[in-house]
Amino acid sequence: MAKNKKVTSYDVAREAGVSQSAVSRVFRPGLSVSQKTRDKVMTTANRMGYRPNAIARMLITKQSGMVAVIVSSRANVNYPEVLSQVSKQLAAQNKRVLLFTLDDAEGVDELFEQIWTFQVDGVIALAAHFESHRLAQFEQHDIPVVLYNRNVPDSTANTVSCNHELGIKQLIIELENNNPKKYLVLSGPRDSDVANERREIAIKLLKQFAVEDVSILYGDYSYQSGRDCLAKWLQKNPAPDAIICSNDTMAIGVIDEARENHGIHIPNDISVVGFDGITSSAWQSYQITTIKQPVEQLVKAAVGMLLDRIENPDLPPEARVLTGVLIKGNSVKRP
Amino acid sequence: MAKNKKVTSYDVAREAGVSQSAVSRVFRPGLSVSQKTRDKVMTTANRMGYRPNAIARMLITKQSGMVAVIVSSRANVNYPEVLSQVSKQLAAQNKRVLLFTLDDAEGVDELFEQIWTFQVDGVIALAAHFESHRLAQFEQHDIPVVLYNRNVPDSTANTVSCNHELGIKQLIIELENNNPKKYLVLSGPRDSDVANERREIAIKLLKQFAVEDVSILYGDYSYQSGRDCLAKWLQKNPAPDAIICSNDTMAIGVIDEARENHGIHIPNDISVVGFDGITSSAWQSYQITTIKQPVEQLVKAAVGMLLDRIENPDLPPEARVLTGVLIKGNSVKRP
DNA sequence: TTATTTATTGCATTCGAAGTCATTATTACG
DNA sequence: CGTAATAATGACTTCGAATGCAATAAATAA
Repeated sequence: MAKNKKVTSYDVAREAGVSQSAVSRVFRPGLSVSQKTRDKVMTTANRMGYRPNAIARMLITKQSGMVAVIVSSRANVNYPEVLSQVSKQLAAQNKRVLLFTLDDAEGVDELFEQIWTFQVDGVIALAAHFESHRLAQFEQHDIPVVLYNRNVPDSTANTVSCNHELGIKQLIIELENNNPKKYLVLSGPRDSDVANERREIAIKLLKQFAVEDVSILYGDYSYQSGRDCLAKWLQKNPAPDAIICSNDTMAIGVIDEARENHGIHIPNDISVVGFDGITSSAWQSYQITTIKQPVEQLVKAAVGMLLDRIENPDLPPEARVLTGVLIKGNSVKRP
Repeated sequence: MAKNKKVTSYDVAREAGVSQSAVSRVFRPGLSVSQKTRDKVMTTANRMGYRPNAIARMLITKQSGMVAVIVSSRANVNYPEVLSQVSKQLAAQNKRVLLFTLDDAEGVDELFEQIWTFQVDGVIALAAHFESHRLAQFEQHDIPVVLYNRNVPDSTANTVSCNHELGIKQLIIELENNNPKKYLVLSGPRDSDVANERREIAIKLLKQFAVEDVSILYGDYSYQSGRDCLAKWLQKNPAPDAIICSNDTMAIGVIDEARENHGIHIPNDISVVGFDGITSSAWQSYQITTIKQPVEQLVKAAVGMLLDRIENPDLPPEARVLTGVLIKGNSVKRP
């Protein structure tokens, strides 16, 4: 079998006895071509196995049809769902996802180089932290960006996020039903913006609720860190009445540690709440009271926002905040 | 501030007083350029904010530097880890991931169109099922493909997979320690190749172990299906002694259902094993005995295989099978 | 039927970098 | 110092589709 070189529009044109322009026009929607040539071209194109070369098209139209999605390692557990939603919704608009994973701060320069190089039409950043000069760079390059799950105050960024304040308030109200005395706030890592936001909100709200005794612990969002933090705390301190965890995964760790190594009953001895509403938070063994992020709507908002700005680059920045859903599990003591 | 049009190699050339070729050469590694011009070009390029346009480069070099990663909705829970590994390892070889998500059988045609169109250098399919004529298409287009986590017998595909037979054998040996009489095999969905493979292997091996009493149930890999299958079974049948689940998620569902709604103690009353070694399988509340897939090595193998074939398209097909690790949890009764 | 409008078509150019090839600048060496 | 060998450089072409514009064909009006 002969090595099959790629079939170009010229090849099809020659075979079909038309010009290259004609072929091009057939494959672009909404252009003026007679039915006759259209059929002729389509037939030969199919016979020859011709597909337009997207690369060449990108070059001339200056639209890559690709959106860079940056996923940081900080991204929380429901990111596969987010990612798959993003991909699906962009595909519906005929855009593709060019995936970039970001390990640590290092490699960011490299990453940005790649992004300029690939001429993406837009960027969606999942839980990635960028300094403001990074955002400015996007602006300079005329590439619209949407930050998913981040709420940057006094910033001109486009963001989509869950209403943390409202969510955490709802959780605290649940907890307050039992009138707990001693609170523990289990924060995510200090270098995560979301973690910091959630922690500070919790602290602020607890103050508003006139709670006196609040201690802060720092985990790294992982199951093990949930366990470790609680274990370490209990070594030197009495058990708290309520624990506010910055995410569900740590809450699960806390619950397992409490039950297994300390004979503590959840929720009778300690009430625990999480955040995110990940799948496993609803599992029988945990049934965590948490705030479920409206992933689908968040993604819809993010994608919509991005596409709008690709269409019309002059739209002003916008911060869209969606409300999460309180899931009343079984990790908070009933009054 | 003036609208910044993109800076091209010509612009830099003009500014730096050299030819466009010179600029191009500076940005390609290993080409003959004097130190003087290199510096000159680099300086002006940086000053002007020039980045080579990858699209144009792709067009002329006929290498897109992109690898299509196809993720099917069937992909199991550890796919985020897989995906992030793939992205990372490809990035190390200066390749990018173009992500495609595949919902159902429908949309496959569309998907393939896109793949030809984007001129990707190669394809990695995660847990996606393709009919053999699809694979032939890739061959025709000279695009190397690696199937991740699939083992296609009598096929000429490049595959990377975990040794299911060995793994399941190890699990059965664990279970057999207690000499169970009644086995339940909880299979994944019938339209999943992996599920079918795991189920058939389990059945075959149980026969080899001279187990007489084996029943098969069909779930869909989800937590809920694990619960539902067990519940339905127990409505009409006595509890089995051992349950072989085709993945960890269903095993978790089984355990929760057994404990919660039937007062069954795991592992004393029923031994349960899973497969995959997902993170949550190790959580205190479950501690499933399972086979942990060597994700990093699998990905390394897949990526390596793909890159080799991009380099040298004439390499013969290869099936690489890696061995999983038996995790002895606490879901199998100790003899 | 002819004049006019409108729908199709092809020619030629463009996008931006890379690579070929011939030319010129350097260096090495006798 | 002259000549051969080598390195560096620029002019020009290429990749493949899209598009402005002019030319042509078809459709409509007069």
